[in-house]
Amino acid sequence: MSKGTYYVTTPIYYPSSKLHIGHTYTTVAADAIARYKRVTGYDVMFLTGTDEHGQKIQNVASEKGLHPKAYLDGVVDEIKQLWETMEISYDYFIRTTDDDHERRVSQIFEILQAKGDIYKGEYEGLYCTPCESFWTDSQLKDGKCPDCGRDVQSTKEEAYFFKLSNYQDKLLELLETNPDILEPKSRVNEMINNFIKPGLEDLCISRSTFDWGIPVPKDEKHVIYVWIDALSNYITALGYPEIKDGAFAKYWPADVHMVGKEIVRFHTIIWFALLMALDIPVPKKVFGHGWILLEGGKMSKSVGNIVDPVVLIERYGVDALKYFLLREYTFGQDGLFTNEVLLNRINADLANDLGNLVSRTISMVEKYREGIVPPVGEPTDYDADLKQIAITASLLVDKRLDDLDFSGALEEIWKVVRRTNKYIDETAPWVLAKEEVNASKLDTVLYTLIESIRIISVLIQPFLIHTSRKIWAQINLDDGVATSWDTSTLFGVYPAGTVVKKGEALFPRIDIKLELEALEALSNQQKEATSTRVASEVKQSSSEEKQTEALKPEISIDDFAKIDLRVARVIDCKVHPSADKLLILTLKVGNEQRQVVSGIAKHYTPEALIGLDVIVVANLKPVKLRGELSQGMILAATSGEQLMLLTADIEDGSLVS
RNA sequence: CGCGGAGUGGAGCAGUGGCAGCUCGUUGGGCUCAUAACCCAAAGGCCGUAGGUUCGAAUCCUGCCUCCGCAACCA
Repeated sequence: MSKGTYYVTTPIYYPSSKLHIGHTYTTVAADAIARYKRVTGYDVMFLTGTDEHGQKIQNVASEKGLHPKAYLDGVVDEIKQLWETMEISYDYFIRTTDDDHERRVSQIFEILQAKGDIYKGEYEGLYCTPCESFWTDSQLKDGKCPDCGRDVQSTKEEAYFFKLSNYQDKLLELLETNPDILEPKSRVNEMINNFIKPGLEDLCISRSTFDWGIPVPKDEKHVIYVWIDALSNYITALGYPEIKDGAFAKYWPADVHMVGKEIVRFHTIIWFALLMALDIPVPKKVFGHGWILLEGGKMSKSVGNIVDPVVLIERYGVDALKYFLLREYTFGQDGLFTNEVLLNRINADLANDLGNLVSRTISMVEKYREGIVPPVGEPTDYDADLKQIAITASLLVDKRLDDLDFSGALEEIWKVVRRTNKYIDETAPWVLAKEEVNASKLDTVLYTLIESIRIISVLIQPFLIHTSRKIWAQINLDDGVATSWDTSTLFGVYPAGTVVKKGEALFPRIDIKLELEALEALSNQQKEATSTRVASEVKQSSSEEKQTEALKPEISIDDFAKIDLRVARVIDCKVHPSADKLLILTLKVGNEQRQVVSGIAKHYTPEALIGLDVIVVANLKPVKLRGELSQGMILAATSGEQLMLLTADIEDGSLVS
């Protein structure tokens, strides 16, 4: 008696380094909705996996002296282990190196080719031969390869392109007529105004500079690049295009692709266009959730401020982490992560409200009724209100989850938790226990409490399955009839006469002060162990040593002699009319004047510069920066956010060596 | 005029037309079943700003200010 199907996906993660809490966030959310749909009677397909091709994987593996596949097998095991620890209930884990996937991707490529949506053209870019990498202008560092610092060459290579531009109008129409397809809504505007309306360019979908990928059919010196390889996992996992009448027919189109906001663009524009080209329906919804931010910046692999989910689980348990992630943040928006926020949330909601409620209730049943839950007796003045709130909660949860409002759903459940705590104070069972005449009322109170806890345990099972089971063990319920979702709207399901037994605290209360200190110590240890560079804007850390930048490759005196350094006097300076980081300086170098553009607007005002004698690289090839000519470069020392120009109190035009 | 997001009590946030709400924190009180937990009460906000629409605006419209992403950009 299924209500229908429900297909939910996470992105497939790129295992070039450890997963961080952001990946966990997406996956936990997807798991919650999958579990919820299952308990409410849907036939659910929940897909996650890994995106395993590409240059970077090849590099990381070879650094470790491993074949990519050998490296990947290890990392994927770790990821699966993490999901198992977190009780992530995925139905299928796809790897883009799976034979099935690789074969199906080739087939998809051929379908698109046959339809005329793929053509062979030339890809133009800046190429670094030793690194075998293409870079765009903006990726270059000082005009050199950002990885190795060597020269790059402008190179053309043969490549395959997807006619993305053909789908511009259809995409625009789709988003304008079905704004619900992408949430939060603000993203719809962003996609339309930022990307679609300015015009879509055809997409390069192959590479020939590395070979760790799926070969292009009948042209094996090219491999299929990430777009088709990775995005199509959502349908190859269902058998497409080989088996169209099986899982694919059953589950596609997906009900929701859960993605981080940074990849919304790929999932709406590129993915939708590919699906249109294949003549299959687009998913019903893409939800771009916000980021969990750390103080001072976004969470990313490159910044080095990864919060390790494994550590958090070890210390506080899986359910505490899951609860925190889902409850603390509004799903579509960014939120701030700090240890203190985490610990407060765990203590307040889990230890104090829920854990303590279960603990105090079972204690009373043991103390007053030898552990046997009595049948309902004489009513009290407070039963009706609690009952009403408890049995209607699931409706409110349903409503919130329809909008993927996890935080709101948990809040509805916690209203029941708090109401139940209040009921204890109202009825004061310890007073009733003193007078034998109140025995019947006390029975009612105890039963009502246990039954409310049962309902709560049923409601939290999509989110905190572990805690549900722990509660069921303590109130002695077999996972079955009295724990099904439907019974959350019924009061009186719990069988009277059952013996309950107090167990360990569900969530031990954390001493926040001590724990914060412990976490800080731990984080310092990790920093030292990995010798990551210290975040640049550390203010208070005179004691903390900063990591010095690594030295560049050695050069000869002849190399150095090629650089013509001169003292120059700043005789005029103004802000760049169309760039907020740039200043335009007019310099006097001996009897010559020249204009130099410099990216120091954040550190110096134009007035402060006029009259200074700075050092300029005088024989640097002139370029235009945002429309202004720059004939040289002035020298400055930087440390983190600090920047100071080098000056010399000597006549302009003087040679520096 | 590049695109987008945000500005709500001490902190973090919810709230898209109808008396301004939640959690934490603070202050006072209650209770002793419980994980020093729980319950009650109070203080604390001209909802960034100026105008407009409306019977009615935190919510819709316009201008402005501030902050943050993305893009651009640091020769």
